[in-house]
Amino acid sequence: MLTQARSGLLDLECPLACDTCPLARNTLYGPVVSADPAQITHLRKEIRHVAPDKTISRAGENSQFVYTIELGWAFQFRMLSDRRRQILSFVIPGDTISLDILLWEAVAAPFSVKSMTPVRLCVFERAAFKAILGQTPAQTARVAEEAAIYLENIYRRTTDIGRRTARGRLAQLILELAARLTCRNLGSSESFPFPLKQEHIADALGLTVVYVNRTLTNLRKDGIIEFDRQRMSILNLGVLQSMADED
Amino acid sequence: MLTQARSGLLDLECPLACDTCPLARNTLYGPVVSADPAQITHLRKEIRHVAPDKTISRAGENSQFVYTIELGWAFQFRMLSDRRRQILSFVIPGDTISLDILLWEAVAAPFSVKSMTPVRLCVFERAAFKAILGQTPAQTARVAEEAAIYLENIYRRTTDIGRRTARGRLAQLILELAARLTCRNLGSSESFPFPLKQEHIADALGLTVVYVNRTLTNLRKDGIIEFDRQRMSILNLGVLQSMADED
DNA sequence: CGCACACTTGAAATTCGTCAAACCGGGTGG
DNA sequence: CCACCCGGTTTGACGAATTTCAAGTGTGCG
Repeated sequence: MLTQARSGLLDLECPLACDTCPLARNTLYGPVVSADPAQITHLRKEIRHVAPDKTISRAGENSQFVYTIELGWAFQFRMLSDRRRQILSFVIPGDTISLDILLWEAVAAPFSVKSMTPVRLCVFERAAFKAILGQTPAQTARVAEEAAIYLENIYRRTTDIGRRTARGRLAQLILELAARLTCRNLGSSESFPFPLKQEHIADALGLTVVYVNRTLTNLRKDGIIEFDRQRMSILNLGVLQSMADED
Repeated sequence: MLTQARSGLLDLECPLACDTCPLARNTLYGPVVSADPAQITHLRKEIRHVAPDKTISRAGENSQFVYTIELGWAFQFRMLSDRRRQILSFVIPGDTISLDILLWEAVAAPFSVKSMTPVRLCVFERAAFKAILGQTPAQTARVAEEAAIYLENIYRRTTDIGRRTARGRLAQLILELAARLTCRNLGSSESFPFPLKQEHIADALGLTVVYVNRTLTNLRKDGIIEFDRQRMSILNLGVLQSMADED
């Protein structure tokens, strides 16, 4: 299933039409897809394949394109001069990279974006993309809703890093991903795909890999979660939630 | 100069017209003010006075109003269940509360806003406010620019909290405020108003008051800065900048 | 088979937090 | 005018969370 994406840039299969894409109705432009799938499919310039750990866009640059992730995971991040890294958010299938893009007109991007897994991107020109987002009241509302979720997640993460212990941050992250993936029909709060290396978790939560490992190991030993590089399972949702709230 | 604002809610002076307001051209709607000051003045519903340490808007609520700060400082924040607090950004004269408001249509606010000093707010109805922001290309560009600055500051702060030491965070905060106040003609990189309590600094940077105090005291002893509750002075900008970059 | 790369574990070092007390300037009431 | 409060700042001693350094373990892949 994932294997053809792994083949890199040479995948020549017939482009997926938005009306057969199981994700399309959950994207930023879902209402337009529902009303007129062909419109989006036609607007899409191309489908781009990206290998794991490749840069999709770079801080300081000003791309004329907007991307929707159709398959795979990516992340937004900033680097400090001495290679320290802060991951600002994870990008999952159905997400648009990124909401702020709507605002950047001729503005330098405040972060870079990199793939974590093999990724398939639907590419749009920004001006055309923005044009469809205001087409109907439903579409406008959808943009507002999506933007609000994105910002709330950013603010919550900031608050977590500033004011919560390692356990609390981990719990919040796991619950955030469970919720977002559930919305996209890509998982449930019992179990969902989890391609993050512990290094990604560390860089997202403002911790070190070593400490992430210890904390994660504790959660596993306590029977709260179960995981590997493919999948995260929540064994005791109640405890995880109260940990997210209190720690 | 500041004394009439200190009088609290009873200030009955004639409402300031936008074309005589020294800040108006530096606001989000600066281009419209430049083209037609009367339009904004007329649109403004009222000028509201807020005493220090009062709630301006509350997380989870969905106000129909948008505010521009005409005088005084405020801050955006989130609270955890056990009274821990994270300040997400400081709001200075000329700022609009808040950019995200443009997106919240019927969405719950992701943070609360509180005054730090006596504050004077220009109050607008959201729908009318949004309408003027798209009037001209220059106005649209201004919104994009302002939003980009806001978001960049949010992302930088998150990165600071996650990946920088206390000294680095402090240096970044001081430089951010110096830059923003300079843009509004409210200060310079040598000296600017600084009404923050050390508790605000701590809650913004993810530190404790005690540790903020120690770090601040070090910077003062090293001759890098000088401050009290009214004013911050940068004595050695070069060192402060390299500290912001490296720590 | 063996090299990479990720994950794991241990012990020591640091940064930062907690608790507690002292200080300090400004306002208020006697 | 002075004593007393009060909120905010400052300092000290101690403790906890997290980092750093260093060395293993495991595993997929060439």
